[in-house]
Amino acid sequence: MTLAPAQVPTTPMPRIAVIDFETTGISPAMGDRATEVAIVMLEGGRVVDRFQSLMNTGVRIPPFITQLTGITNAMIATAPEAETVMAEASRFVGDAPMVAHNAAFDRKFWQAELARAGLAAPQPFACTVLLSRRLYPQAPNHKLGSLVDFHRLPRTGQAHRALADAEMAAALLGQIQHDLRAQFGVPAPTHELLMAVQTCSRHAVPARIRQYLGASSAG
DNA sequence: TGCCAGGCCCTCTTTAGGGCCTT
Repeated sequence: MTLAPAQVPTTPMPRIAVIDFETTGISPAMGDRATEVAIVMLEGGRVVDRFQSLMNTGVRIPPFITQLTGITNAMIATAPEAETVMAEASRFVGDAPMVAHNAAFDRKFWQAELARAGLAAPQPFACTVLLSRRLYPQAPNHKLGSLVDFHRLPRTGQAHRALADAEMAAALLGQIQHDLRAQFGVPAPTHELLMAVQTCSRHAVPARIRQYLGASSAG
């Protein structure tokens, strides 16, 4: 896919893993499980690798979820076991910090599915919903598809499938990083900066970025 | 079968309520 805009940062940027889950529902605590996971690996705002797999947890998919995602019980019946997929996903991500659209949701499933596989989930999560609320208050809403349209980013694949949604979230992250460079003079918007921006109030964003840049240059 | 949870954010707020966002 093409990330817009294609501006080359002045300093090398570490990897960021953008993740999206499709699931049987919204709450792992209520018994919901992942049905598909996709991860887009970014380096310097560019896609350098992708991971995608359906996964079989043995939990049936409700009809309205199949209607939403197109993922059927027949599809996951022949998919690899969830523990196998999550182990591969964990190796793929490594120690890269992570980003998701409404990260609270994907973080819950990342942690729950890795825990079932006996694996740790130490990665910090930044959230493109929180970042968009702070940076784009003029957007009509902050759904992933609406923000993609708002920024005129490319749509690739079928919405509500993991890889297509991860690609769109990655494109949105690329837009956010571009705007942080263009509007706030951040030479290389790191995951640490994203976390700093998303945890301050909307009106405190410029001051928070100045504070971060000052601390970075002093350190 | 089912519309479940939970953190965030705005306002008709702060001793609260309700909408957003994810599947």
